[in-house]
Amino acid sequence: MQEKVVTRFAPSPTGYLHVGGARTALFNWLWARRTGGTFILRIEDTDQKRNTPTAARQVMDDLRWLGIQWDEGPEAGGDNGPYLQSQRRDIYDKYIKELLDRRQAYYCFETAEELDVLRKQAEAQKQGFVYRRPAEFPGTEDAEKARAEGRPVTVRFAAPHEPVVVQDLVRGAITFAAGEIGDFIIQKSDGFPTYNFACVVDDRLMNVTHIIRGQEHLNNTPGQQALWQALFPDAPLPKYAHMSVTVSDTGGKLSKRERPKTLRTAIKASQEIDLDRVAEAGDITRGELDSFIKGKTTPDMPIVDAMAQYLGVALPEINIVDFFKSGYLPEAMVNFLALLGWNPGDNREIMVLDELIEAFDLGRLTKANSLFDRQKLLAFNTEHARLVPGESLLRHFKSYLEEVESPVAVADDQLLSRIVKLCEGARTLADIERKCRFLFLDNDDIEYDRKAVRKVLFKNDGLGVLAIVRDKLAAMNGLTEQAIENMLRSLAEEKQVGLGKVAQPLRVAVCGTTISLPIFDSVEMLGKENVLARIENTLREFGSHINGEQA
RNA sequence: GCCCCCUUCGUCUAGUGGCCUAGGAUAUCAGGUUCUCAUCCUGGAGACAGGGGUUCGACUCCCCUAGGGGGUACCA
Repeated sequence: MQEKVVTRFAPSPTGYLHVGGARTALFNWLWARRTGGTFILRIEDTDQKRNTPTAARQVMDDLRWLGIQWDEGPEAGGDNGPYLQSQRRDIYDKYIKELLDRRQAYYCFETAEELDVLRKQAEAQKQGFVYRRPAEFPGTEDAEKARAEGRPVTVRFAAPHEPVVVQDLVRGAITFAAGEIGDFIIQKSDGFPTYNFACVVDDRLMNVTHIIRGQEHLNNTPGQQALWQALFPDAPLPKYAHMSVTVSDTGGKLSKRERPKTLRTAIKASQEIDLDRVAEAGDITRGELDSFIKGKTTPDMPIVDAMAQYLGVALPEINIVDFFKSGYLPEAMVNFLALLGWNPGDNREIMVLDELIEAFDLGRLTKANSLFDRQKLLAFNTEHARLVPGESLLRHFKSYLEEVESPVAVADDQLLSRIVKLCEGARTLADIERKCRFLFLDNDDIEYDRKAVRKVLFKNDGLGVLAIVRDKLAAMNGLTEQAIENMLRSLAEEKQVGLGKVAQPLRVAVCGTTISLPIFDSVEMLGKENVLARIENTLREFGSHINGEQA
């Protein structure tokens, strides 16, 4: 009988979930769903220095936003827990001891600096560095003694001296020559296991059948495979699938460092900014900011975000939550991510979750790295915004409004639903928000876009037209969308101009910009009183400038 | 330096030796629809990294070169 498929996503909780991690999670999840198997979330928090307390929580939120549910893991439970590696220390210790007893592992006491010297020597001789195994393995007493002397004590795996062949589902058989796998460390001097050890133990104990991960792990695989065989000689090896890597369209590897980098460049590029205010916006000291600008340190993401927002600098989206904040739909993200390094084999591209699950196949992963193309993501988002059911779009829009703290968030469902319908064809939720925001501002808070004012109000007698429109609106008693359209169209006809010539001045008067919902609906929703007040404000604000501008 | 992986339009990709006059999507360009922003419609241009083999025949198989990526940690 075919064994049940078990896959896992094993992030280290060092920050937000980024697109690369999300894609790995997605592929593992899709394969589990496709085969009716189990998808596990395991948190690899074995590095005391790098873990941040909120990261695991954030990663889980982001996975949920994408619609990726784990069957076993934190908050979901399961028979093979705990799912935090920091809580599995006794398990790892037991296997380390086993290996030590069987002389398949041994203690060593070099400091990091000493190892560094050895590495440099190897490179100078144009050799790859391999740790030289001692003829005699130190005993437990030696370890105790070294510890007492203050030397670091680590444990290394005595890797077999033979070629290792990794069977990869994407790349076929990959041979590593004998001696290529060094005796890597499996237990650090702080007593925690290393990644290469913990993941092997856990994959076995959690019955993982398929390891789907980025190709940056390909070189770890022979070591892990050898370790598996030493630890669990009777268990069949898991199947490996090493996916291509996703690289950035802004050049180089797609990395979370891109955001701080973009911010730093922006700060350096602009001369006249008040650095003290910038530091204040990020709630850091001036010294910390200077250190960041010099490239010495990198503040946490929320600080970077806050400073970027203060400066009005758009940072490239890297983390899943960035895309949420930019108004992308999870349906589009998942669809787009799935197509980075995989395709269904026919010409389909726009697919919903069920279609992805039905079509997904590990045999169709592509080998070459792919570039993360935001333009294409945008096209996917536009497509999905049209495709998702109305209620879903409304739900997405509401959580987006909350996330970005938009003034639009106060609107009720009925109003929002009408707005969303009027925005068919919008590319992102941010576009929808931008088009309807003016409805939720006070009449006196409208900010006028300078270009719009110049182009629409100061040219073609825009202000004059606006005054006529005001009078016509004032004379109407029912301000329905239809009545407004009729009025504007007949005015345009009367004046022998296009509808735009009469509609645009009105739009700028009520919105401050040339971008909004359809103008007829806008006026109806705002109501006569507000519209007239805004027109008056506009005429008052710009009426006196008219001669100066035309001169 | 050493090890591993990869290479089709700008980008994501289809292609498993003859179906390829290399298909789709996106981006781009031209035109059209439209009250703004978008959307939408029609059409165009655009790729097998280079060199050797193997074969009647190579985008497809092999070798070399070049280029790209990854690893080389008491990170994962």
